[in-house]
This record gives sequence, C-alpha cells and structure tokens, in this order.
Amino acid sequence: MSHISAITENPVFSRLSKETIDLLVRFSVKKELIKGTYLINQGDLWPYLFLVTRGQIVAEKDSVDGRTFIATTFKPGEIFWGITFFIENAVMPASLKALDHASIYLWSQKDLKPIIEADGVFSWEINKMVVSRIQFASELLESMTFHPIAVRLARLLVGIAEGGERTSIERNLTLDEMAARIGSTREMVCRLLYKFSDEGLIRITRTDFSVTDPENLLKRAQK
Amino acid sequence: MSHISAITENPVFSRLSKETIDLLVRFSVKKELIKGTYLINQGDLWPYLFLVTRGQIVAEKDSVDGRTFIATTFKPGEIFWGITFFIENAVMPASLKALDHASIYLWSQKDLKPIIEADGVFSWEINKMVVSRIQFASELLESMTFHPIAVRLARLLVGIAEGGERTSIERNLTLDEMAARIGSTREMVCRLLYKFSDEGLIRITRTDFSVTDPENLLKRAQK
DNA sequence: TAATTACTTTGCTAAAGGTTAAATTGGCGG
DNA sequence: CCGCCAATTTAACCTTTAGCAAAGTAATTA
Repeated sequence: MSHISAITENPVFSRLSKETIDLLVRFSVKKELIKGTYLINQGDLWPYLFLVTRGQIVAEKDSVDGRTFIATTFKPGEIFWGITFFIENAVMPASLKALDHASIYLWSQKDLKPIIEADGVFSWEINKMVVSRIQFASELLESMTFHPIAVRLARLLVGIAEGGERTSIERNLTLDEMAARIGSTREMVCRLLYKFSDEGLIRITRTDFSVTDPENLLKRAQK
Repeated sequence: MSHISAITENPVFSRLSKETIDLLVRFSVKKELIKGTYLINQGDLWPYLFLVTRGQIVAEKDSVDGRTFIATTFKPGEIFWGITFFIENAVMPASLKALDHASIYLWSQKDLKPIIEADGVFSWEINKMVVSRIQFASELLESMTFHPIAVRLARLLVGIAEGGERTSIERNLTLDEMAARIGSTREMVCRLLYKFSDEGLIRITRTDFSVTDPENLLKRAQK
C-alpha cells in the first residue's frame, strides 16, 4: 500500500492513463533484497522489468579471470529490465546485486507485454527509457576506451564528492570497489589517490577524504 | 518502387499490419550516400530512424586527441536511429559515415511517432530492436574492458574470415581501419598479425590473408 | 617511366598499467 | 588492553601497448 506512489509517481509512467497505471499496480510484485544478495546472475534468462524503491542495485560484469567490473548502479526511482524481457532466450550480460538493503517492484514479461502492446504511449515511454540507457552505455564505452585510468578515477571521485566539496567524507568505498568501477586494480587506485593528494587536489587519510577542487582534479588528471 | 521490398520484408516490420506498412512506405525518404560522406556528425541533433539497403554505414566515435574508434557498422537490412528520435535534445554520441556507396531509407520522428504510438505491435518490435543494440553495446564494452588487444584483433579476424575458412581473403581493411575497430594503432595491428602468422594461426601476405583455425586463433590470442 | 602518395613492416624506446610481496594501520571481538 | 584480521599502503619489477622513425612495397598519377 504505502509505496504504491513509487509507481504512480514515476516519471516513466507519468503520461499513462489511469487504467494502465491500475494494471501496473495490480501486476507488480514487491521484493526485498538483503545486502549482498544477487537478484540474478550473468548468463541467466530473466524476463522481468523492475523499479528500485530503496537501496542500490549494481550491475556487475564478471570476466573469465575473476575480475569484476561494475557497469552501473540503479538508485531509487530508476527502472531497468532483463534482456529476456524483450528478447526471448537472450541472456543477461551482467549480474544484478543489492549493494545494501534494497526494495524493488517486479513485473514479468508475460503480464506486461500485453499492456505495453495495448498502450502506445506506455510503449513509447519504455522506448525512451531503454534508449537513454544506450546513451549511458555509450558514454561508459567512451570513457573506458579513450580515457586513461587517472581520468576515470578522477571522475568517480568528483561524482562521489559532488555536493559536499571541501567537507571531509568518510571513505565508504573500498579500494577494490573503486577499482571495480573504473576497471583497474586496488594498488593502482591507491597510488593515484596519493598522487592526487600530493598535487593538492584531494585530501586523504586512511579513513576519509575530501575533494578540494573538482575542476582542477579533472583537468590535472588528463596528464 | 524497386526496393520497397526492403521495407516490407524487413524482419522488424514483418509482424506489422498491412496498413502500418503502407504508412511506413509512404513516409519513407530514400537517400543515397557516396563513399566517405557523413550522414551526421557526433554531437548533432538528429531525430531520424533509418534502414540500410545498400553499402555499409559505420558509427565512429572521435576522442579529443583525434583518434577515432569504430563502434559498429550497419549492413543492408539493419535499422538504426538517432538518439534524438527518442529523446528530444539528446545528441548523437557518434558520427555516421558511409563506408562505400550506400542507400538508406529515412523516417523522421515527427512522421513515425504517431504511427508507433498507434500500433502496439510496431512499438514492441522497435523495443526489441533497440534492446538488441544494447546487448551489442554491452558485448563491445566487455570486449574493450576485459580483453587485451590481441584478443580483440583475433575476434575481428574471425569475424571477417567467417564462412570462408582456409580460403584466401583479400585484405580489404587497411591496418588503420583495423586499428580503429579494435581501439589501437596500426603498428600494433601489424605486429600482432605477424605474431599470429608466426604461430601458424593465420597465413598472411601483404595483399591477402586466411584464417587457418579460428578456434585456436581465439584461444591462443588469450595469452 | 618517373614521381608521388598511401600502406606496410620492423626496430627501438618510453609510458601506462598490472603483479607480487611485504609492511602498515585501524577496527573489533575477546 | 591485546591480538587478530582485513583493508590499505609502499615498493620493486614485469608486461602490454603506444609512439616514433626509418625503410620497404604497392598503387596511382603525371
């Protein structure tokens, strides 16, 4: 009951008719995930659409040699899907894991496809949502292909510190987690962190850090 | 007249009603591109959907320092779109260029959106198409993130030689072009090519090459 | 045919990033 | 308060990839 508003008020659904929204609510299944749980694994068939209402879900890709790369994270209000939702017998290219205690709404393809096909506006909104993810993937690709790891790390830091410049922030990502997000190793991350610190771009101790000057951080990371 | 079949017979459109197909044909605009022409440039607003009927269109991303990376190529029968088609004022993340003399059909968002919203089946097919591209992007990302360049090149070669194993294939990509496709440099490509050759995985001369054993090529490229 | 241009090949060098191993530190349960 | 554990930090070394230069070979043009 309480969180139905997460559905009715989501921007993706905002243009929908009352009838469609009612159907959406009716077919939704709520699910709680405790920290560290995998919603699904890379390689699974998973024909669902989901909406995050609490916590964070990360999409992580594993490589053969055991390294994992975090491609993106889904925050409350965001919607995502399993490929199988759209393409029968296509398999998930990444695992989905709850970063902390998370709540999501789930819809199965079986329930939703008829609704989408019946409502052109809904369908168009789904298209928009899907395409905006492509755009994101494209940026990620560019970042991984063209930018050296110093720049990727600098971006990550700026993203984390965003809002609270100058103020000291508790280090809530381990070196390994940072490394997974920029596609590198913990040693590398550590080295760069202290290099940035030596150049006066950030201030860092073993337990917390702050970004002194985001613009210069990005600029200097280029070389 | 002659090539209307390219529309009516495209798999993406195959489930559509006769009425919808008629509309599609009516609103299509045919365009010829001569070799090397840019259809649009990275950063443009471009609200169109297109279908390739002849030649090849490549999507290339430029980096600041002048390097370009070929993310994908569109062949006859394939459909793609400008981001702006779905998301107003979102900008193209790559340029589209005709690799050789190419023909395409174009549809503007203005014409097509009403048709898509009116026809749920059409809409669903569009969704499928879009999502399958995401899947492709995801594979590309994985390839660029996890695999060293030897593997990326090996894959490219296997892709090119596919079908005609053992038979000698004319080298129709320059080293620079191959390099652009795997995100590296011509020197690197040349070196690897001859390394593969030394190991007996491919046979190569200045003008043509053949892949002796695709499986082993991929396997050995891993190390 | 000579000249020019575009590719290809190869060697050498440098930079970026990864690997391994060992030392350090902070936090936490007992 | 102590000892242990996991995360962090440092350092030395190794591998991969890029960059530059020079030389060779096709292909095209004059």
